[in-house]
Amino acid sequence: MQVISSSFAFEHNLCETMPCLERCTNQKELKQIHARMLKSGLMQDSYAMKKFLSFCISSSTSSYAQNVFDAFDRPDTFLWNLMIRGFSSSHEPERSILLYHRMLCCSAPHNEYTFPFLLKACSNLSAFEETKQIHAQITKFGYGNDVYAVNSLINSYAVTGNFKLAHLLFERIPKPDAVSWNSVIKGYTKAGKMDIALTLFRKMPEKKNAVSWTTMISGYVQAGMNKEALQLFHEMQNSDVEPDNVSLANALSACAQLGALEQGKWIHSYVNKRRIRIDSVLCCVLIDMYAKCGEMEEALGVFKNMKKKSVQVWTALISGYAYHGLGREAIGKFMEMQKMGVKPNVITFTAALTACSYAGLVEEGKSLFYSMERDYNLKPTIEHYGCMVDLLGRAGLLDEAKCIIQKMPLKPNTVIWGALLKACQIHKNIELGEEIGEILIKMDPNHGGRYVHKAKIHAMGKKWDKAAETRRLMKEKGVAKVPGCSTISLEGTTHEFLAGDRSHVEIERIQYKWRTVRKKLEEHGYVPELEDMLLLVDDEEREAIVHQHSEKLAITYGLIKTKPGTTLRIMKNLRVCKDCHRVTKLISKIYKRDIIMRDRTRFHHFRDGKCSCGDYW
DNA sequence: CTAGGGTTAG
Repeated sequence: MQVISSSFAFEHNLCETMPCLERCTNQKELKQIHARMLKSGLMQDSYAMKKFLSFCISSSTSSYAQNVFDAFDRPDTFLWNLMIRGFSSSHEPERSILLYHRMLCCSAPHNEYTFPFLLKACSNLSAFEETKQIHAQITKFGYGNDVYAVNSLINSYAVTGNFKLAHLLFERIPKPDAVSWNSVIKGYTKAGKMDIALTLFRKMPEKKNAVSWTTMISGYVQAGMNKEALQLFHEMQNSDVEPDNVSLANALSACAQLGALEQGKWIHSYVNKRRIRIDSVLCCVLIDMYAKCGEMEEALGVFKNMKKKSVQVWTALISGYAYHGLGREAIGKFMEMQKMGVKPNVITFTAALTACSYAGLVEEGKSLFYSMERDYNLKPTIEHYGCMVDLLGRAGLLDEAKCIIQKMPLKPNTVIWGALLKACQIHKNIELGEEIGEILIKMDPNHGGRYVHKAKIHAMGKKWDKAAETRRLMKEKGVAKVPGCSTISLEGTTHEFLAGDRSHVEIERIQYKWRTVRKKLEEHGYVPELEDMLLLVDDEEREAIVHQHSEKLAITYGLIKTKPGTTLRIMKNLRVCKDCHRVTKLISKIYKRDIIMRDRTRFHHFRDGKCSCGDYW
């Protein structure tokens, strides 16, 4: 091999080759660049080598990187570290650990950089045993006082769920820095111990940085404490730390969960005003926030403005269409994404299948499901089987749904059985439903909803004794049903209503208004639909309860508080019952209101007496 | 060199 000695030629080659690497999109091009580098002697240059290897690893051609590296005679510590770092955040972090093992075998020297990279791999693998072993190595080789090594250890223990070990190490640091604090806090948030995390966060003597704030905010989001997350985000804005794209993405997740459109919009405009770069993650959460707040048009706008759309961005939009029952649009985007050369992943399939299921597109769903393994080499997961059972079950194809469960290579979970049970309820298959109800209670004895569903299916079959027995069992176990709760946002404030709750300050006015509304409904032929209220024997009692359902209170309040024609936005924690669905359709017609209701799983857009779900939910 | 981030079935 001819080595070019002139430094000019060398620089020249470097400048020519590197941009090619940046643009390189496939293995063939990569090989060409490799060949060129070999020929021009660039492989001797540590900068070029580093660039080349990093690229190979990051573009999931890591086996190629491994081969190139293996061809090296005596890699120096820098190169070993580079490889360990590269693999630590690849899709195969275990390769970092294997490399370190090889290092030990050939007694290649490590340095203080080696262990933080190695521990990054452990964190990404959530590997506790390996973390402990590396901990021993760190102590043995005398890096026990290196703040980088110790901080990495704290972090690895934190993400593997060992907050006690993380805290122990933290307390032994003479002068913990912000990274030490943030890592130990992470340990508590990861374990769901938000109170301890907050105490530590408040005690931080170091200046809190954006990571500190975001660690807490994301901890709250993961714990489902979205209100607390937004409260802290608010506090962050009053501090001297500017929120960056990661903090904003977390705050937006909280908005999405809460359906807090106004706050979400505010964050979006903040992003635009501050010219914060919308990367793939931020784009995903913006789409998700608008979709979960009922604004598909806005979601689509964000999507269209994004230049380089990752598979996750496409998936976020497809999921959005799914919640809104827009199956055709979802499939359209699924096709379009492939035309653009983006490959769907397993989550994309879950989203697309959900869309088919909610929209009743049975044939489309089936063909998507069968294409997964055949055309995309993706093995269906339990989620996909869940979608299929739901798709077939809803459509009344109970035998086919059962067949899927019998044939699938995975153990059915409560979601699978739950989907089939729901199908039994819709299509009144009492016998099968009772059987599944029993299975679900066995799998989930402390879940109140399981008893309610089983009692319901007994009642549907007029087996009152069995229904009463199930209810008695539920009482005995002391498991309660989650109470229905609806919220309506009016001018940025959220009003909450619980089923049968009389604590609202304007409850008298609401009750009065409801009586008028009800009269109007009756003039339009409304008769209370009590099918979902099978647990009570007395019709009057059933009626009284159904009329205090939280969504009715929220809508009534909305009618009082807004100008005619204003769209009402309601959110509910459970699925909407048949009677409420019917009533809402009628109200949308009689009062000429658009009503957008987000239920536990999906959206209902009511307009002029019809609902976007086509009564298929 | 170490710390914070995404889309998913009911």
